Amino acid sequence: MAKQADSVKFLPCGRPRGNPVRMPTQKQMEAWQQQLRSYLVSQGLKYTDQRWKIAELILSTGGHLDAQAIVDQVRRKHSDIGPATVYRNIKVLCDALILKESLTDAQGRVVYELFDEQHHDHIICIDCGEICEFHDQKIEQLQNAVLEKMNFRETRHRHVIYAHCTFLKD
Amino acid sequence: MAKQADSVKFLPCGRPRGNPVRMPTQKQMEAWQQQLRSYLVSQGLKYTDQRWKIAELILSTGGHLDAQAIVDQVRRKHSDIGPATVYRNIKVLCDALILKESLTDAQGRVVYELFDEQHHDHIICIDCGEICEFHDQKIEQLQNAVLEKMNFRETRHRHVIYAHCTFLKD
DNA sequence: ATGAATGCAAAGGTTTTGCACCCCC
DNA sequence: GGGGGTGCAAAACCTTTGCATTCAT
Repeated sequence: MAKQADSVKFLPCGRPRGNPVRMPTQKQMEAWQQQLRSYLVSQGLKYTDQRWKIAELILSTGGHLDAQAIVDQVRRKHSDIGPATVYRNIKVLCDALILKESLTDAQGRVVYELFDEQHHDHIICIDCGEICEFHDQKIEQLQNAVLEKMNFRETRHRHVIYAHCTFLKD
Repeated sequence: MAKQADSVKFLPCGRPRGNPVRMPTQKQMEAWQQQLRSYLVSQGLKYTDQRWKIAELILSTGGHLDAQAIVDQVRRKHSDIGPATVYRNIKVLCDALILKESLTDAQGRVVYELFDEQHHDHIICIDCGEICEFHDQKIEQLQNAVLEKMNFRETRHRHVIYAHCTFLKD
């Protein structure tokens, strides 16, 4: 997949390149495709080529894309699919629990990620845009305590830390 | 300030009305005005009536407004000030450390708040929009530990919990 | 066949920009 | 007087919507 020219080991900020983006296996892709089909049938909606192409593209990147990035990538690979279709289908994919809204990046854009993941929070590097995930059970517990004390019932939260990599020697 | 008709005690969701929005004192307003003046001078920028009117309006509400709300409120009180001026000045006020970007609401809009506050995180009620603040030293500590372990240096974070009030009996 | 999906283009909404004029220092 | 500021309108962006057409079932 990655061409030689792409396989630089370090990002400009010094961080080793890449989230280990687990490229989904053929099996996973088929499972998602099946999930989409089932959802569509259950809702009286239709399976179309465009729908799957859009889903496929997002899924194969491992997520962490904003709407604009999705539109751009789709346009690049499938110039015959219009933005309207992409936007309409991002919604469908969210409804189908294949995609979900995740964090908001430093520019205020909503980033989508694969639904099929356990809850986690994010650290986003201000320099290179790298998005790392973390999960801390203690933080979650303390959070719940705060909510209870303040008379709220949580639906979801976004805990995003904007930071700099410290790989650079400065 | 509040008319009789406004002083309903409970919001539609059952939560007692209102953040206790500490209406700033005359003294505080003057301090902010001074701060703005100093900043402007230091940057070779100019103090104008519009600038202060915009600042005054935001400051007197206690913050927690998004750009659109600021534009609307300014238009209502000062119909001669255009949106462009408001947008330009929101930036100036942020640069002057009078205002800062705070949380992102459930609709993805950036909410601004007064800079002059100690760090805190937010719980926002999905039903009534009420924004509550919380601060938990333990959560902050755990967060820092996570960052260190993952080789990041934090600049800021947004910890927003989207929740429902539990004041309603359901 | 029938209702949903698509592509296009137009409309919407928000924020930014260009420019002539104005005003603070 | 000069450079920044303002208002207006136009442009830029992103996203949604209307509609005729195509397509899945």
